[in-house]
Amino acid sequence: MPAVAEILIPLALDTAYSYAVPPGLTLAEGDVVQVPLGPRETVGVVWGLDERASGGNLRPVTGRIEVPPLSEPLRKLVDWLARYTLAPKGSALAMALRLPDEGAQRENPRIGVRASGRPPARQTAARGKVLAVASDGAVRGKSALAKEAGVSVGVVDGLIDDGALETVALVPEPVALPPNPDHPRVPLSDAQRDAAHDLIAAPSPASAPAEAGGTILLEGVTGSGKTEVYFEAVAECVREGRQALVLMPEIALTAQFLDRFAGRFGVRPATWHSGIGGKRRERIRAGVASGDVSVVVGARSALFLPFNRLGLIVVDEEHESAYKQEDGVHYHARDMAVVRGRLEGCPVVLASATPSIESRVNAQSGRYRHVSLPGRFGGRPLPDIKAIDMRLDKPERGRFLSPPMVNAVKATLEAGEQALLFLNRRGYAPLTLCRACGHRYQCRNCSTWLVEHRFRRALVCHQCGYAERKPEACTECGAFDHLTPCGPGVERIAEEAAELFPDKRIVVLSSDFPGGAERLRQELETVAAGECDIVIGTQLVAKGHNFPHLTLVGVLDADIGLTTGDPRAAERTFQLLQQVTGRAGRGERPGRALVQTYQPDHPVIAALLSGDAERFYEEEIAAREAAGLPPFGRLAALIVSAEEREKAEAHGQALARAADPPPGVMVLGPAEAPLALVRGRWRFRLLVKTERGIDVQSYLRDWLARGPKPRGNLKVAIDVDPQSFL
DNA sequence: AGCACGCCGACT
DNA sequence: GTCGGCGTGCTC
Repeated sequence: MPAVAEILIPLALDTAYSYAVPPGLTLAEGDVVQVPLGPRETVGVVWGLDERASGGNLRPVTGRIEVPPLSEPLRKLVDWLARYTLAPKGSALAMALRLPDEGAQRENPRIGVRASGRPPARQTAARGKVLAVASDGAVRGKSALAKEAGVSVGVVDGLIDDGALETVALVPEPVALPPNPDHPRVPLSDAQRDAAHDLIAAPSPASAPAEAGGTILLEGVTGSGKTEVYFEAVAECVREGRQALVLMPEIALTAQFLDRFAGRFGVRPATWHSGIGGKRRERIRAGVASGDVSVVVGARSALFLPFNRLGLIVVDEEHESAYKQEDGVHYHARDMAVVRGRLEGCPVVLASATPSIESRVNAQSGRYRHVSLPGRFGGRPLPDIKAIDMRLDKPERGRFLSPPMVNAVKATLEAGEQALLFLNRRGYAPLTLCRACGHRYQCRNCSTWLVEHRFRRALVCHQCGYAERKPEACTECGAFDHLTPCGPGVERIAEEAAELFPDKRIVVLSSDFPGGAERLRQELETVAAGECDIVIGTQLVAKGHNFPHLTLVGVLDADIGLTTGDPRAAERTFQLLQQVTGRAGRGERPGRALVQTYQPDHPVIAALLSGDAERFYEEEIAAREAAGLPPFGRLAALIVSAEEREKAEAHGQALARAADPPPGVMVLGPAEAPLALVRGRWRFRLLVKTERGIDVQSYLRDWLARGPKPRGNLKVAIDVDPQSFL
């Protein structure tokens, strides 16, 4: 009488399937197994076992797969995530499994070569050099040997074909060497030491009151040395023989950061991100599961790695929206980190110079502990921030840099320093208008204006990616020479800067950077090295990379983003401007920032200018309270197909009518009309205000079940503080 | 995820 | 008349 195993399969299935456990096979919960599913075999994970039940009429489990089993906390995380995001359990499991794509992209098959002892059939000068180097019989990498001999790899290949060199499979280099927590380092400042002590003294989960939890908000301005502080917590964790995970937004996962890690721990850490594939992926997973890898630095998917003795999770730049996964299973990695920390019984450190409102609220209410780093490391002054009131200091017609801004750039360049002009607008001009007939170029799918990209000679929709060639004459009235670009984008600012400073080196940094991500990364390095005078950049320059030669940051339109109607508009703008102005003066020389604005009295701008972040948070939290908006708690629903706008709107309204919230839940939407087409689906947003203890998920399930269901295409993304449901 | 079934448009 | 588009449903 075989036992029954409940097997969860990593497909869009919400329930585990029952299989018989064949005699002779011993299974434990968490084991990875192969099972028959319909006509084929699939992997699955043992989610439950019933030793006494009879699986007589069930199909049997095929066998166990030799990969590390999923620990209980990780299985609980999968269950939790599925329930929380309304995703099928199997889809949540898929994120924790992600087995290596069989044979897809192999790790660069490292082969070494050594002298075989046989003389080459033909001898040349280049071949002689190679054989002289190889004559010691040692095994070298192909390119290493070629380099050492001062010839090209072709010569080495030729000698392999000839038989004078033989190839040997090299043992792959380990995914990461063990970090040394006691590697010699620059001593911490007093403030840093105090903060580090605070982190390490995090109450152990057993002794912590359930309410306080083990989550700590580590706040400190750009340059205050947060990284060094949480490195101490990582070091302490490693000393105790436990593992640490450092999560970063993918864009911040730079060589610069890994070098800083190496400076503290002697070696670079194991890294995990979407670009790591094939065999390397599996080796890291195995190393993490066995405990050989003690520290992982990774993007959000690293959250689902099979750590077996996790002792710490750090979420760096916790306010970053890149932590939100918006396709497949929708989740917020910062929140899931908090959940995993709770399930693993380990502390979670959320680090940011500009925390999200929800983390601030959680710190204020005592749910998170709050550790602050006052000022910058080494007593360096924060940049002096001044406004340029654009109503008084107007640029010339058709120009966008006001006279004080031009003077400041000039002075900075004369001092041999670097200046950054920040404008969060890609392309050349955000709107194209025909001055003959008044026609404005608009996206045919969305309601947005098409942005001119002069480099590409195209008009592009920044919502859906639609692009058309920029016409020679107006497509409406046929007039030549009347199409006028309105407003600035970074390309246009670069044009203006080039006219003002013709002999200076100017670089435009945006996600449109020609040559792709790798070239962009290189360009960031050269800017950091000071090989450029004026940087013109979008929000991309506000994140990750440090530019030590930068002493002036000029914000060209601080008001962009304040009027978008997004409930997080103020928060986002403040964070962005605070980060970008904080880039100034992080090297030897002090920095300053100039902010062009039409609204110097706007709360966000005023708080930025006063350097008083506290004031911003107080005002913003109060403003949301007054508007009946939650400090956090947003739900998003993705609905319906392309040409069916009317149907989609009808669905939206039907959903709104179906709303009948229980006490403690307030539905504030569908707040917006369909926003955009995202790969053939309309994107809606719903706002839901909750009180603690209300289970929004169950409520939403009911709500959606009662309403007319949009033909199976509904997806709900949830971005609510998970602590409410723990 | 795959795979089958089924219902409407455009073709040798 | 069929070929084939993908929308829907099912897999223990």
